[in-house]
Amino acid sequence: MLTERQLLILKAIVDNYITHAEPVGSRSVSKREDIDYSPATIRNEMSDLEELGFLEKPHSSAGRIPSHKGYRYYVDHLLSPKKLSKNEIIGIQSMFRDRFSEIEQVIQQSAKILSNLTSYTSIVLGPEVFESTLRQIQIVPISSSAAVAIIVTDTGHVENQTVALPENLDVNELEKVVNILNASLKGVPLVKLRDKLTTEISKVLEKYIDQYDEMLSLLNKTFLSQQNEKVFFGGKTNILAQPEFNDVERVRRLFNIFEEDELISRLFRPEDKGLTIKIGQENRFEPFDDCTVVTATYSVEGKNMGTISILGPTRMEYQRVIGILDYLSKDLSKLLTKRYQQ
Amino acid sequence: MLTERQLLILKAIVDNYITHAEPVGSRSVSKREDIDYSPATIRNEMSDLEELGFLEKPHSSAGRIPSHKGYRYYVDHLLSPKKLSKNEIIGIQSMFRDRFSEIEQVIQQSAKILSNLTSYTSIVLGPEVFESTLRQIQIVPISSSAAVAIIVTDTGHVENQTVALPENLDVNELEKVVNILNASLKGVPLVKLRDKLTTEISKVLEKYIDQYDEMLSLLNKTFLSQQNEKVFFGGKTNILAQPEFNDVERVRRLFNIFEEDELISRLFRPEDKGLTIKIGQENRFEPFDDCTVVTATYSVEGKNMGTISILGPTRMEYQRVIGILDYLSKDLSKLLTKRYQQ
DNA sequence: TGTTAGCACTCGGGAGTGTTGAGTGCTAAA
DNA sequence: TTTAGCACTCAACACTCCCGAGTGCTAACA
Repeated sequence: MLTERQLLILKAIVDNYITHAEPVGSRSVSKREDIDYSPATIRNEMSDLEELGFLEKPHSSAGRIPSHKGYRYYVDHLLSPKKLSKNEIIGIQSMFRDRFSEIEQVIQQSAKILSNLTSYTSIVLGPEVFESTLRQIQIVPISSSAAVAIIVTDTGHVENQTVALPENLDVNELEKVVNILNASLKGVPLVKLRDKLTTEISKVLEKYIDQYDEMLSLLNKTFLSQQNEKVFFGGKTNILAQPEFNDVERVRRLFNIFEEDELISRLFRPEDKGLTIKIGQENRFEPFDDCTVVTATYSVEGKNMGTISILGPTRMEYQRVIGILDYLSKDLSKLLTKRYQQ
Repeated sequence: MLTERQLLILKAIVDNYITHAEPVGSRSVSKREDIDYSPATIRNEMSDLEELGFLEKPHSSAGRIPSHKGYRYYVDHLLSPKKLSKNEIIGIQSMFRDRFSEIEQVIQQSAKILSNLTSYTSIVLGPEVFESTLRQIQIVPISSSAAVAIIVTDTGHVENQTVALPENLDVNELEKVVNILNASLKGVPLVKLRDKLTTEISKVLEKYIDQYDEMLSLLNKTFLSQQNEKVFFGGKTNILAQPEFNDVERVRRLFNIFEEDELISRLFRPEDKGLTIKIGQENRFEPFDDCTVVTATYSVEGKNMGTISILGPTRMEYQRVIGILDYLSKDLSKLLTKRYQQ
């Protein structure tokens, strides 16, 4: 168990390193107002803190920097929640001004606000597709042999895919198919569409539709669509301003990761609701070994909708980030609840 | 007018600099097989070429590098078109294997192929929206107060937008509106939708529809959608491998530009058909002052559809890039023509 | 016994210096 | 006209030196 004074010093060092990004020496700690021990005393404590694994030395004659364990302790025990400033609240509120912009736009906007306020990179995952259900399906021919299949979900999300039409298709037949689908699939979760198609629907179609085989393969194609939740970024390049990323090779690796939506949505999907903080190796993903990911979920009526996250260096302004993320996720939940319930 | 020998030397220097990214000295030029003059002779010619503005010296005791004028001359006069290698052709063909994937997927795929083959960054602009016309419009309610408006174009492109519904809306009314729209707007270019709405349609609606005002504002909202052509990237991070981009601040600026679709689509829209090469300041965009942009257009039946471009350093493998871009744009045109005509 | 002053020690980083080698430009000879 | 020869230039690199920020240890002090 750490002593009062050790806590004080640990907090001072982490605070200082977070703002200045440079190893913290005993002298600068002893100069702080809330601390009046001599540098020598501080040094002794620092040495102990290092032994306990909370601090590290980049090299023998430098100051100390927090270890991952140090950050973890700082986050878990030393952080007093901080109210948002007026500006921050105003910034967030402005997002809700345009009341009826598209839901995806709202989410995209959240990502932007988040990155602006924190000056890190934000990642927002849209509503998880596998939770949403079919509202309507539509097949619009665009030529004699191709059509666009459109799926609208209950969350207002639209997916579309170009599919080949069977030759000599009767347009009325197509209409019949669409009607059958809409009658029997409304409210079915997207992930179950293919099941339903092969079990129930195919029988009905067989009965009423001429070009049964072709139709079935067409529909199979339609329901195959990716079904990934959407990934929105805010301030992709913000993180480059951090001295930790002053190396093009690192930037390259990071941005390669950014390109892979699937990887991103796996990495940033949280295990549970609420706010989680993953520091360094806790991410279990080597390229993020000295990054911190803070994730919050947003939800509608207790149903998890998606997540909003911040990606930054382990040397992150935890207090601000947590405050903002917490506030924003709740506000977003409120806003979406309003939307969906109406 | 340059002498035979000067041409030979200029070409040698540009070739060499393109592959090695280092200033070229007289000795290394004289060692080439196709050149047998002594370094001293070469030096004299190089000095002349510098005076003429085709070459530059980074500093007094370094070799020469091509100036923008040098590249321009090289591209215009010294480049022999080169056939694609088998691998390259196979790579491109593989793109067409999945015959009925979405058209946007094909275009996205082109971008990827392009960047893979060239190891630069590729930018592909989708079909220009203002050329496409309305195929069908659909308004799907997702709650009592919100709906998704969906517009399908003749090119198979789908746009959607969430809109607010008037209170106490009669669903039948909505259906009537949609029917009217579909009957009278099919084939109208997207850019003219709003015009048509205020001129012709509004009168019809006024006659048949109860909640006229609310409906009109709803439709206005629907037709307001961005109408930008889509921007696809391939190998965004490829360009970071170029030594020219070994500076995080530069990378930051570049990627900030990448984020702005509108800027990108303005920058990469060509003035005319065919292949254009913009070297350095010819781009008239300061951040691209030492980049080259090679752009080709693809089209269907002579109608310009979009563009495919390569962004790389001025020190670019022009020959390869031109060959690939030329081939790919033609193949893409062919493919799309097939699609649209069916 | 906890705290602090004093001091020797460490080490990264910046400034200064010398050397190397690739390259140039000029001159004079072939 | 071409080329060999030579003096000159300059970036890059290695080397040294020194400074200063910081540490750890010890001994003295409250």
